Amino acid sequence: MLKEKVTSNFGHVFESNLIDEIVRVGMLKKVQENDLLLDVGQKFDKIPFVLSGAIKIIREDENGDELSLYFLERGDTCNISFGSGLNNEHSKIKGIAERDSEILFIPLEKLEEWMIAYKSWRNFIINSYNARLSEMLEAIDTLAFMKMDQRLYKHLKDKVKIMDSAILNTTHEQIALDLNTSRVVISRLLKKLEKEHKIKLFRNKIEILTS
DNA sequence: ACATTAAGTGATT
DNA sequence: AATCACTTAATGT
Repeated sequence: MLKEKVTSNFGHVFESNLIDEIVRVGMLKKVQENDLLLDVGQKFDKIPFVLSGAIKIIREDENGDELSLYFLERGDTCNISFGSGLNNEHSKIKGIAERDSEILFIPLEKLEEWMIAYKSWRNFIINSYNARLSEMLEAIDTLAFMKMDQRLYKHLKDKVKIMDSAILNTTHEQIALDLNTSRVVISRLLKKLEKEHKIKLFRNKIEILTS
């Protein structure tokens, strides 16, 4: 059963020997929405692979100010973890389950082993770094070049994609946290979007209109 | 009925 | 775009 899940997510990238090994050493963990998976300052001895759901990756400073960077989706892995994991560093980011998810944890030692043993593994890691770097660039771009109203609308659309639903169950406060701004600002901008018929507002709920 | 939490809004910086 | 200060609305106990 675990094997099917791994195969359906990674079957096209890994040879079957490697899949067998992943299934053998991997620990499957089901997490619920809003579960904290990885906190700032934490050390890791295992690396997460997202089999289903989505994980929100957050940057957090000393004061606890937060900013959402990007999401990990099925088939993704957090390579910041093994970059710093291999160097025995502490985490500089925080990961929270954006929705109910299944995560497969792989012990860190295996990763090094597989780097040497499997070509498909090396490719996967490199591609993964590449994908994550692109997402970081995107995050920087929106941060640097977009005004708050655009950032907000983008954030909503991103969430719609991640949640696979046009209806988001969230609060203005939560969005403000994600974008590192104040609730009042979000409320105003959301109101503006509603007047432009881009969204509909409810309590604890936002519907994003397409068309 | 009362308290708490979410959301709306004018005025100011 | 942020903050203050307050109002209104929805929900929980």
